[in-house]
Amino acid sequence: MRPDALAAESAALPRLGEIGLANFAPYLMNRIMGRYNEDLREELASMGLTIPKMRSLAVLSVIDGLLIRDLSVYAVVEQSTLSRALDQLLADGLIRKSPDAEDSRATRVFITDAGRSSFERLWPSMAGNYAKMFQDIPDVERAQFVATLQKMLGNVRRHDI
Amino acid sequence: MRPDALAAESAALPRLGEIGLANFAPYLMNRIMGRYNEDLREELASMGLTIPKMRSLAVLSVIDGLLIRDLSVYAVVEQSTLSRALDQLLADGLIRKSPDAEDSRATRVFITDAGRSSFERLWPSMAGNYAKMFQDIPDVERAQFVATLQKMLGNVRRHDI
DNA sequence: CAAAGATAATTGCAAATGCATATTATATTG
DNA sequence: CAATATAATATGCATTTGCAATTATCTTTG
Repeated sequence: MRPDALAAESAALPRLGEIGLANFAPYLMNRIMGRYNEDLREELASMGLTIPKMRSLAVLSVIDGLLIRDLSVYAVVEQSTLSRALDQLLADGLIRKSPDAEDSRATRVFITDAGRSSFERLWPSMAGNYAKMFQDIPDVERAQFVATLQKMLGNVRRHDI
Repeated sequence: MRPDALAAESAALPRLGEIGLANFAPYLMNRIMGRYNEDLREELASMGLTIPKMRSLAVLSVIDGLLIRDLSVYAVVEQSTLSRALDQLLADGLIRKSPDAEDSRATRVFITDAGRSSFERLWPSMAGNYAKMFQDIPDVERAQFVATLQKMLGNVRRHDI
């Protein structure tokens, strides 16, 4: 046996099979969010929206006037994908763009009234999925869960956003 | 004001802005998993893998010989996308397929030795991201977090898998 | 303060995705 | 038990995605 193989062995990294899929948090989170997003997609399609477009509206409904680069972080949508999603939202009159006063390379994005009402029509369905997800989970447990998520985001994020 | 408008108002559905992005669990989960998957993608690309291919290998490394339909649920990959991901894994010798004995429409998928060692080469990187994600989060809190995730999966899943 | 390096956003292009449908086989039912 | 419905997988095709390159602007540095 080669020395480095021995080293690797003694590092004792548990295998996925040992942890078990059902105990591996990233797996569970992907499963849950996969279902959540899929359930949403059906509703979105009927409104001419996609996940990137919905996420943009959702974020802007809370924090309006973001720079595109920051929106990309908040909405978890890759820059070029977002650029095209915004083109469509603009064409549909759901957002407007405005050059940044400080930096003429940058663009700020604002949600329009039509954009807000579009998101408001969608929200009950999103809230419904959210409620279903946390069905029978007590408030204290939810709060603890969210607190852990916030720590996790702090651990993985690259931007200070 | 129309009666149904009044009804909707009295339902008192909190808005996303009231909950706040930073307290909205689906948002946080998408942010965290978006980063996790993106971090992984770089590593995957260098090994000629994609997320669907990696997920297939990950699941098969734990539960071998699944039917394609079940693998699709476990791996959270849409059926036609999975079909093509498996084509590639097969071409690369990382899995093999075998017709099901009971049902001649169905196919079972098995991971090969090459597939296992491919996943094993990837695992340290996945485990590293996992560790980083839970950095400074005590074991009890992790365990509680996973327990909540398991309840949530029970709430949202459509299959009994 | 000019040159080189970084950054914001868009766009070309090849690859990936997912819906709808095709194909083959099994289950159900009148 | 023929006819019909349902199920498992694959594939055609239009759309979406994301990397890389581009354009325009800002920042840093010798």
